[in-house]
Amino acid sequence: MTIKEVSEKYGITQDTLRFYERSGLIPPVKRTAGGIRDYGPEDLSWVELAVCMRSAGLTVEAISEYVRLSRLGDETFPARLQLLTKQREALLEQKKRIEATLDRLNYKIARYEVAVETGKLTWEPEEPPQSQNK
Amino acid sequence: MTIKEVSEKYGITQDTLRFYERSGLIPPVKRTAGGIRDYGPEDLSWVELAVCMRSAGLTVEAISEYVRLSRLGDETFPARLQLLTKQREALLEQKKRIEATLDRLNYKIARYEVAVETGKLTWEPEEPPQSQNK
DNA sequence: TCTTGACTTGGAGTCAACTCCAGAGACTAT
DNA sequence: ATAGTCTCTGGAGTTGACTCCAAGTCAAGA
Repeated sequence: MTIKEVSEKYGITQDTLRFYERSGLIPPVKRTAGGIRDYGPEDLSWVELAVCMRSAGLTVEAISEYVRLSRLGDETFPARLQLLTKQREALLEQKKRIEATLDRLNYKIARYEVAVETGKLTWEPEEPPQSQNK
Repeated sequence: MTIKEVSEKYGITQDTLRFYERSGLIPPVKRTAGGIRDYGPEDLSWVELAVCMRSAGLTVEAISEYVRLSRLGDETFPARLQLLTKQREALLEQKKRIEATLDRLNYKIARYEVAVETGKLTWEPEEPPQSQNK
């Protein structure tokens, strides 16, 4: 699979794919005799992993460290486990922050829906809802 | 309230508070006769809003546009509603991406917990779980 | 009043994550 | 075999969001 096809498949640019490889976010990709990248199934699954992790906000550094450890062999299982656990923790926290912000947005949106109808905002212009859900 | 107190209260630096004000992420803060910032309750609630929205990943541009509209008066209710709705959409999508990534992390973590015990990874080294939850 | 420390501004610097570019080599259809 | 299109590399440039700095102002205690 050419870099063009891969970039289209995953919705990232060719430059980004090369950048990911240079940064160690994915291991070196197989090449043709002429030196052109030829992504195989294994390469693709690394790309897919990288795209997924990046889309959630993991840093390039964290992902490339995981890839580095993976290529080092079985002795790095504990290190990899620790890394993944830490990243999960970070994502759970980010998810909480997003949920808290969604609560506030929902509250504000509800008020503005009324405001657009009636022409005026209810209560004070700024006042958080102190949500307590979950 | 001084800028130092506010920065401690919300866990951001004084420089960031000044940057937020310069960028229009919060409206201009009240000043003392000598030109020193003196945050009142209203200022604080803007700061709180900005910190919350930023922590969820809204851009400085989006938040400052909301603040700009807010200071323009009642005719901007529809524009504000539209802006908030769009940001909510973006956050819901980001939340989904995080949840998908959490699924993968959980899958991998479970495998590594076994691997650390047994000394070997089960199944193929790379293979997504194809989660289908929710 | 003097000193010490917090606060001010405008502007420059940093960092992560791309994004773009030039010049050269590879492949494809005629 | 030549035009036209991809792809390559190394390196420079961009963007967003801070972060730091210098030089000066302000304020509270001895």
